[in-house]
Amino acid sequence: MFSAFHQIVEQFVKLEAQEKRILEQAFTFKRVPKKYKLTSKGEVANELFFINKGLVRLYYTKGEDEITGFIFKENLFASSYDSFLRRVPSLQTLETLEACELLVITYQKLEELYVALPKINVLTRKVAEQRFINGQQILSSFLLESPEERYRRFEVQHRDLLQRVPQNMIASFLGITPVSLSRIRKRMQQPWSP
Amino acid sequence: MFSAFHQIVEQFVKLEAQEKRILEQAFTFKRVPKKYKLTSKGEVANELFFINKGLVRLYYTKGEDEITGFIFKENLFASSYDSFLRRVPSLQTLETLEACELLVITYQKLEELYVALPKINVLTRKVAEQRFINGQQILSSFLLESPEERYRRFEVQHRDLLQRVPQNMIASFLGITPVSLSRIRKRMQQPWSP
DNA sequence: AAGGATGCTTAACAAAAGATAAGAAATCAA
DNA sequence: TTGATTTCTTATCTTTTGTTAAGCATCCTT
Repeated sequence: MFSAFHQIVEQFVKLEAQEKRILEQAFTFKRVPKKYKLTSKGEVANELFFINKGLVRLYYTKGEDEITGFIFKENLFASSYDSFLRRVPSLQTLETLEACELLVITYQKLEELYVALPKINVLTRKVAEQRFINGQQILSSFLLESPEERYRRFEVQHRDLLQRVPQNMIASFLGITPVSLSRIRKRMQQPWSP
Repeated sequence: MFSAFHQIVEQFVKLEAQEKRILEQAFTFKRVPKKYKLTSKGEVANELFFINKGLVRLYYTKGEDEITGFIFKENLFASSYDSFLRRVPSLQTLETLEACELLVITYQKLEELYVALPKINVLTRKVAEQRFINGQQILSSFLLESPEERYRRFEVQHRDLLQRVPQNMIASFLGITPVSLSRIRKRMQQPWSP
């Protein structure tokens, strides 16, 4: 149940068996169905999730529309991180796209963990750095690439998600409308000159 | 020389006078002219900068063009953070827009600091979190807002930079061309119906 | 002060994306 | 299975942005 978790954590910080136990005990295991809201817009995110199995989508709500901000897959830490860290109402919603198996830690438990196991500062620092770097890459793709190029990149980097996530969610993640993505895909199928 | 620095650091972590001295000694003071490259594309960023005075621009190079990724002002930690953290050649260039007064720490000194003063993990974790949250806000503005709306937001959030930064750099930071930004500004001056 | 570079605006045209709507296809649930 | 959603595609029209080029203004350097 914690094997993948420890494997990921190990990349960031080395822990003794004893320390691993303390870490484990701060988390709880949770199974949730598809379309389950882990964090809702307007509420303070009180939990941080490690995804053992399944997919989680982070999205913004703009009027009627849902705009996908990120898709978390297995072995990632998912959260409305801004809300979780700053203790402010979330602008984002976190919702499962598939039935999920999760390891969950509350904000309070994490604070206790910092005291009991200061090494965890290193872990969370590196997780924060990872997420920063990741966000950086996405941001730079908005600055440097066209929607079509962003979609091509998505195809190679997340081929698996193409099968598991509806296209309209991918479209909004790329900053375009579903209609526009459909056109781009068509354009790409026909690589001859006009 | 370190007064603003300590004030900022204090927001993140409380330090004893003794610890502050250790922290100070890890940094060096540096004055650099306008247009000075702090980090160049293709090189591993070896330094992290705290800006006492001046402006620093981070940009990507795409063919002939420079695309602004961020503008750092006083009291911020500036760096090609991705390169600095991962020890890989930078995709970004860090260049002053004005003559600057900086506090500089090298990667190695920082590593030593982690050992000498483990609390610094808390500091850098919080700085990483800050930058993540900041990047998150910028990214969400690309997903949720039009170029015009992004410019309006920039106007209110960084009114000071409008005076200090050329418009073409602001344009690329907003993900549009200088021509397009010029049109948007014109549109905004004339808020009557066509 | 002169000359050159840099930055800003404007115009004209091309290319792409948004909005809306309609229909086909796939998925889901009773 | 059937009926109802949801999802994807396609078409049309509008709006916006990109591209290129030209003209000014401003700033900087010599």
